[in-house]
Amino acid sequence: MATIKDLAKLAGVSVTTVSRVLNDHPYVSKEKRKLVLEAIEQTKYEKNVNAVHLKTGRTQLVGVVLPFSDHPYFAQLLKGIAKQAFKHNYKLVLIQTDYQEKREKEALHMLRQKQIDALIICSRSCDLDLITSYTLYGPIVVCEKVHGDKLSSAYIDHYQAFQSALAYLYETGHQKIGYSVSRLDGTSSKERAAAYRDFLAAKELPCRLDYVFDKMLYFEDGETMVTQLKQMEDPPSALIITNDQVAAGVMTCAGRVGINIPEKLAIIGFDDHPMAQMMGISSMHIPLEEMGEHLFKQALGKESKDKVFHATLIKRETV
Amino acid sequence: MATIKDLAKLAGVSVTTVSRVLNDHPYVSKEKRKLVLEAIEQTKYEKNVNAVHLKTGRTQLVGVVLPFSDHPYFAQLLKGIAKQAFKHNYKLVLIQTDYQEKREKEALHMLRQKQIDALIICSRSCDLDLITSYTLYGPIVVCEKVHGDKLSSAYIDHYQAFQSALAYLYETGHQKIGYSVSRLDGTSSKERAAAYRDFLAAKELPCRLDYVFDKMLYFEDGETMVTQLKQMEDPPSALIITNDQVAAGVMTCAGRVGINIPEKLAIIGFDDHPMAQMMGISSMHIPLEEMGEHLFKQALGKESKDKVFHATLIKRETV
DNA sequence: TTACTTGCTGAAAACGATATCAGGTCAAGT
DNA sequence: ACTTGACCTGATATCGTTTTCAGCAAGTAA
Repeated sequence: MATIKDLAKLAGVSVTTVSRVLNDHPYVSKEKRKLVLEAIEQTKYEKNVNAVHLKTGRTQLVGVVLPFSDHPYFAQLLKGIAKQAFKHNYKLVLIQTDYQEKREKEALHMLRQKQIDALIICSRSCDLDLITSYTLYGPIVVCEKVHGDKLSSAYIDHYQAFQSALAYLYETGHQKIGYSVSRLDGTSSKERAAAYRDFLAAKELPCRLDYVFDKMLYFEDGETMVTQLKQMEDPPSALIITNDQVAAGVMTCAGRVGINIPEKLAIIGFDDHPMAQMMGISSMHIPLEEMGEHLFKQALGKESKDKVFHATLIKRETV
Repeated sequence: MATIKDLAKLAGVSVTTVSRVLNDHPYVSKEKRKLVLEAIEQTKYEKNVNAVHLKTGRTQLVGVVLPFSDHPYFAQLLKGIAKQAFKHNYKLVLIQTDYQEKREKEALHMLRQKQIDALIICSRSCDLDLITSYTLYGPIVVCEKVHGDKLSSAYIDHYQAFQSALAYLYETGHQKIGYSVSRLDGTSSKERAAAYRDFLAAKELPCRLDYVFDKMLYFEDGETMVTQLKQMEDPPSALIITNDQVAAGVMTCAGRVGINIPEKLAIIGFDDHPMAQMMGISSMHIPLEEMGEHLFKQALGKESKDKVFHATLIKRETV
């Protein structure tokens, strides 16, 4: 494979000149530029980017940490990220963690090793301080509220989102409201829990721990949830559900066991996925793709350090 | 940031020795190894992998080309690929193409530039010959039957899969069978079309072009399909559907417009996604994750050049 | 005239690792 | 005593670029 040296020899110029042609530097005479271009053509020369990476210290690669890529939530986020990455001529390195800390650390390590120029962490299980300590090696963006100015962040105000969903259900007459999350110890779940607690306190409603459903993430989890609901003596009359997939699952199963929606059970999903639209599921719209785009721009340092996105309630037929 | 030279100076040894320690070469005395390790500890040294890449000519990176990462089919495939990648200490570079040739070419280009060690193409729109020509620069694996020995491939026998679905429907009394695909000019669609044509010919059934539905890929496309069915004077009595998502969409909408499944319309999905299981949709099981794992192993040259996977019919309640 | 810019050129020094090679010691085998 | 081979060491070349720097010619300003 031809190198820049071969080109130089072939064109009868120095490697510097070749490099200049390759990088569109202005100070090259027309004649020499032509010679070099011909040599490139002739040898079918291609840059060895690894040499460039070494020399420049950048790789045009951004790491994206996410627990699973097979979930619509992250897939949509990824779509936004990918869109901007493409626009800025960056490539993405996917780091699927399954929430294993070990793998998240691997991603941080890649940043330190200069294999990636920046890191976007869509959801974490690692300690935030640990992550922050790696900002020394490159920009890191996370999807949650952070204190301090080392990390950038773009995130949904889950507290606010949950509050408005709760308020809406309360307005429509519901007092026995439950909710589900994908993992109780996740950052967004904690915010949701806080909103829930504050809401109950404000309305002087009792706190029912059995109204909180954990590990609800996929469409098929909706079935589990319906089964559990069916077994309850005093089930909730309304549910704010992890996301639209689970909500769709609940909706699909509920009818089969005689739980009519919304009469017997009102539901609100999250994300406002096309699926929710089609099935008429009320949902909290989240600008996921937009958020993804923002995340990438932040990774490149082209955007403010901190950005909050707000969810908006889309009323359909399930409340 | 410390380099191998700094370590050498600090430990009072040569860079060669440091390199040997770093790479677990046996010929290093206990004392020197200890000195080097201490220096590493002290300086918090971290390898610059870009230098390694340049020197070794490999990057431990494999490119994965797929049209969309937000579809369960590809997400599952990706999961298998990621599993093996992790096992072999490789990272994946995601190249989302949206079926734009331009982007596929970019992926090929990365291989040529040595930014990735191998390329896995899950679905393409580029010309196969063009792709083949890039095998000169590294292993390429595709998901379809190929002739020649340049490319590796792992794929589903869609012809056989479609045949068995058709046979099953025919056995259960259906003569008016239609089907849907995601894009008519895709490789797998052509195989399906061939199976369909051959089946109709064998059974001496008429060919109905309006029984073929294009651009059906997502859950919400099921709604479009039901709308179209509803408008037909002589609709099919059975459908073999692109995948389980679309099938679920059809199932969800069909009831609303009075199309009972399976009485008025029998359906068979593809992929045997958990969703199909939950909703009781008959489906062609495809070992997607396994196939993904195989793809990766092929990319590393650790597996045969050619591997066919077979789909198996899972009978549930929609036929 | 001097001095200073602008345009162009190439030699050589990086970047930070690994690989090659030559040379050393020391014990075992003949 | 002499070879052989295992073990250990480090100088130096190398991977393929970009960057720095020095230099030259020609034009312009003072």
